[in-house]
Amino acid sequence: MTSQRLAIYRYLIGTDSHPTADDIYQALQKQFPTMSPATVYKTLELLVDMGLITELGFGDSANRYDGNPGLHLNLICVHCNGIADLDEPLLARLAEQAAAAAQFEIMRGRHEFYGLCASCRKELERSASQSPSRQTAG
Amino acid sequence: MTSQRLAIYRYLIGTDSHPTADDIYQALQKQFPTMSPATVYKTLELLVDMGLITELGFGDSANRYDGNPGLHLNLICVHCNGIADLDEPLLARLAEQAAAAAQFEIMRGRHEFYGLCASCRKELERSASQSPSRQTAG
DNA sequence: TTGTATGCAAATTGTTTGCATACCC
DNA sequence: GGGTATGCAAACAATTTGCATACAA
Repeated sequence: MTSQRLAIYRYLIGTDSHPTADDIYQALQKQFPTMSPATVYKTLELLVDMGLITELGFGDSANRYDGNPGLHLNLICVHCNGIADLDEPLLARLAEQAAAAAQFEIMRGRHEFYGLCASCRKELERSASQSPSRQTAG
Repeated sequence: MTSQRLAIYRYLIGTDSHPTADDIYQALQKQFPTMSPATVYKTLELLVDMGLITELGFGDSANRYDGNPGLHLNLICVHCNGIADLDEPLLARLAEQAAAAAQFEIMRGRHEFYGLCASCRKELERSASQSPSRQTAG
């Protein structure tokens, strides 16, 4: 266990921003100016394998990482790209039922809803009322 | 709407194998020998945007696509990499609760459990009993 | 001292882009 | 006939790899 690994892990559990590997790399530049991206990637893989963190993969961009390894929902805003965690008791029951129904042995899960967060929703409503693009024009 | 697009869409809704873009490209080689990977990617993006298919993104390998656009679980076997769909009524309730709890407007979701499918589980149990790696060796 | 994590840079892979031609409507 | 999807190949970006050195135990 090295100080780089510890720092990466600490950074992840200390933030709720769900950073990308590069975000982490950037953030730790001050602390470890010589640290390479490869180290970040290797460490993240290690932590995922150990079950200490969760990987949130997106097809079209960089992976993001979640310091919370437990079963929870991720609410991902398609407008601001923010990710909020939400603990939802129903998830545990969902896991039970799925395991029973399919004889599946669950090791971990990933649960994401994509949509609009509260603040983006408000923002969009506001701008929509300011410029009503195509009301049945007169 | 072109025949390539139709073929890609048809292939996706006609299979439960959750193929990668390249799988689709390979599978349609006989039908469209001149089709390029770019066409597959462009079409998949289009279909995702239209809400007709779902993208299952993985950080460490190629994205896979799901012809089933509805709310359902994906049970992903970490041993054979198989993906099974599972309709689970609880998911709808989960979505409602999450939306209410976080004032979040859900557009779509992605729900994955990682673990061992039934057949891999049996297979592993069998091989484990054949070579009991480290029983209290007495 | 011994094993292993680091850091570097190049390689790999999945995916996207720009543009001319062919095709659908 | 007009617009647009296709196909090609090059560009791109995220991630992984190999290997010598530095570090932790």
